[in-house]
Amino acid sequence: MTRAIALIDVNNFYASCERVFDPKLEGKPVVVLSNNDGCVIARNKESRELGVKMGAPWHELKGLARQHGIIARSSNFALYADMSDRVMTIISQFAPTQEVYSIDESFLDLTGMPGQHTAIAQRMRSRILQWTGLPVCVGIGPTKTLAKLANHVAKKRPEYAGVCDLNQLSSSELGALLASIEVGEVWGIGPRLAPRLNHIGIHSVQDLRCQTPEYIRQQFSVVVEKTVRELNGQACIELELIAPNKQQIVVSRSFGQKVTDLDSICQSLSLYASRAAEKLRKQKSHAATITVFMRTNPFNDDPRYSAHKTVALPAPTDDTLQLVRVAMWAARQIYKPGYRYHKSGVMLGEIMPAGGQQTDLFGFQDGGSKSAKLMAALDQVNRKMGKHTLRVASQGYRRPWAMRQNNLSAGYTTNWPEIIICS
DNA sequence: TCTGGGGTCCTAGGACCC
DNA sequence: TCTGGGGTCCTAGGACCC
Repeated sequence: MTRAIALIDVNNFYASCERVFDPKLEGKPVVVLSNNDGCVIARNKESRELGVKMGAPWHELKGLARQHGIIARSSNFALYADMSDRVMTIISQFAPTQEVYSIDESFLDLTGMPGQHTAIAQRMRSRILQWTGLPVCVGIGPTKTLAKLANHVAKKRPEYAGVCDLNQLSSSELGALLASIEVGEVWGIGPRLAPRLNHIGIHSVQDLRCQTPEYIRQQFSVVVEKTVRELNGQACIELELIAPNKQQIVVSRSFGQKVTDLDSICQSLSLYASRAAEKLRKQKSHAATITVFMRTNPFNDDPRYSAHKTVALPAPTDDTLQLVRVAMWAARQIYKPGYRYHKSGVMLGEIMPAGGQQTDLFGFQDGGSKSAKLMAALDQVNRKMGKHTLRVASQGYRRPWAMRQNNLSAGYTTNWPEIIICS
């Protein structure tokens, strides 16, 4: 039996979330900005039509924005994550085998599900729209790569009414459709590979699909070879039903204003190390290394400086206090006065499951059970009372370096005082 | 003045070993 | 004349994704 993998993707996810809670945005051009309100990370249809590009710096768009009344929102990731959970839960009701691929995309295995797949997909669309207010498109194909491509078609071509099932097409119809799509649209073919493919005469998806896997492997890599096989219906990328644990955890931000003093950098790193430790505990892991970095702005004419330091921890840990202490020690090693710093960050590496690993030779219990209890209490309080209720003092209180979010929407679903109550 | 943040996989090349 | 060869591990960098 032909496999039927569906890819469900929310249209303009961040911008759509903003619109759900603020109907005034309906029909107006809307963009969502990155941290520090730096650049555009999401646009709705109206702003796309005005020529706003993904990743465009916001300050360069001020004129266009004034002229056309573009509405900008700071990114509100707590809101988007909550809306994502709701969408994913609804999708999971339609088939037992689901992979949550990203914050706004999910694969679902429809193979063998009774009924017409396009009809199932349409029911899914209307239920998600009715229950969350978010529009989605659905692509269906025998492999993940083809499902992604089908989703692209469903989004771009109105005649498909939001659902494209490649399994319903005859071989010649499929060939004609794929011949009309540029090769760069394929999942896994990015801005570097596309020109190289064009250079050897491969322009459309169909052109790539007709190559032999061996030739493509020899010219490129196994990754592109797998893409060719997937385009031919041979599954090389399996559904991942359980999200694997992260092998690396990064927390980094640009500062809201230029920072020159070590104290501010240490405060920021204390906060980031705390966040990283939380993420680590959430997946029940310990890290054996921590890397700290700081750098100046590479885009302006400021004197440049960029440094990082990796420290091997005496024993793998998930303890906030210990990670913060090491991060701040490392920061003091690499900090140089006289620079205007732009960004700092913390990375945790050599991540392994908690429990079972060796403790350091001299640490014996290394305060292990005491630390575990303290961290559990910390997480519990913050879960119940709000994110930053309990935190280490070295994060500072005033935080002039913190990111700018001048157009932040409310925590409509995640913050009690801001929750909307229908009467 | 103003240009995000967080991930994965693969490959090539060097070090080192026998 | 002729100066081994193969395996493993690690790291940096490149490519991609959202």
